[in-house]
Amino acid sequence: MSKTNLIPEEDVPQLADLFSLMGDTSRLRIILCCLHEPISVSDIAENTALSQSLVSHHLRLLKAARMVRAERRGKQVFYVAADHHVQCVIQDMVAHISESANGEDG
Amino acid sequence: MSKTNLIPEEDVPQLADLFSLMGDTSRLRIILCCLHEPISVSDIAENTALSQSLVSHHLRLLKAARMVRAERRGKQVFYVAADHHVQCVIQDMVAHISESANGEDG
DNA sequence: CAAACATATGAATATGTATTCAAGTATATG
DNA sequence: CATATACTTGAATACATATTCATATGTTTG
Repeated sequence: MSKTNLIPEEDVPQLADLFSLMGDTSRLRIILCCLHEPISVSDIAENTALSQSLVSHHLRLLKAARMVRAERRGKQVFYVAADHHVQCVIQDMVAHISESANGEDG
Repeated sequence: MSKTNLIPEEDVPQLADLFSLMGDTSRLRIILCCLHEPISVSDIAENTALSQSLVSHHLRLLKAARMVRAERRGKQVFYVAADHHVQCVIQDMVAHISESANGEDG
């Protein structure tokens, strides 16, 4: 009965919420846009080819989950990833994709 | 026009799919069950308090996405996480939660 | 204050998907 | 081959949520 699982049960819902937020292509693209440096809503919309309204809706969710931070500069609002763990999560998952792409044998 | 984003656009849908799979509490619990060592479907069902049918449905998705591997042992089928990157992803996200919990100032 | 720009929000809709239930497949055993 | 166990699968349903459109809020400037 080894309890190798280090994740407390109580954290599971919040964890799932965060993954769920990253599990939408539009939102993931938005996250990628503001992963390394602050970027305005309109620039995100342009880069992702999503409507400004939709980007704003998604940013609200990401901000509520503390995945991004907002900072107003004049008329614009700039968003940036809250911390580097978000980058790590994404890079780990990319590594997983590479590995599963290589290691397939069935 | 800095392209600090290292993730190729073509990988985004697959990335999102994987995160989406982890973004469901039932499925995340199932993943946690088989994160470190193989475990049978019925044991997963018992540990998670989910129906065997539901566990099986979820495992099918996880297997199709290569997040877990299946191995039959007699009448039972054991599932285990496909590689250690899945563990890393989860641990990074837990770190993010801790950090955002500490760093809040608003 | 009015006008222009940037962003946010609410309601409506369309689509996806988690869950359940019933039935099917696979494996061991007598 | 019949039975029991373990798992899988399909269809139905209930629920969530991504997207759009219209409108509102906030900000700078004249």
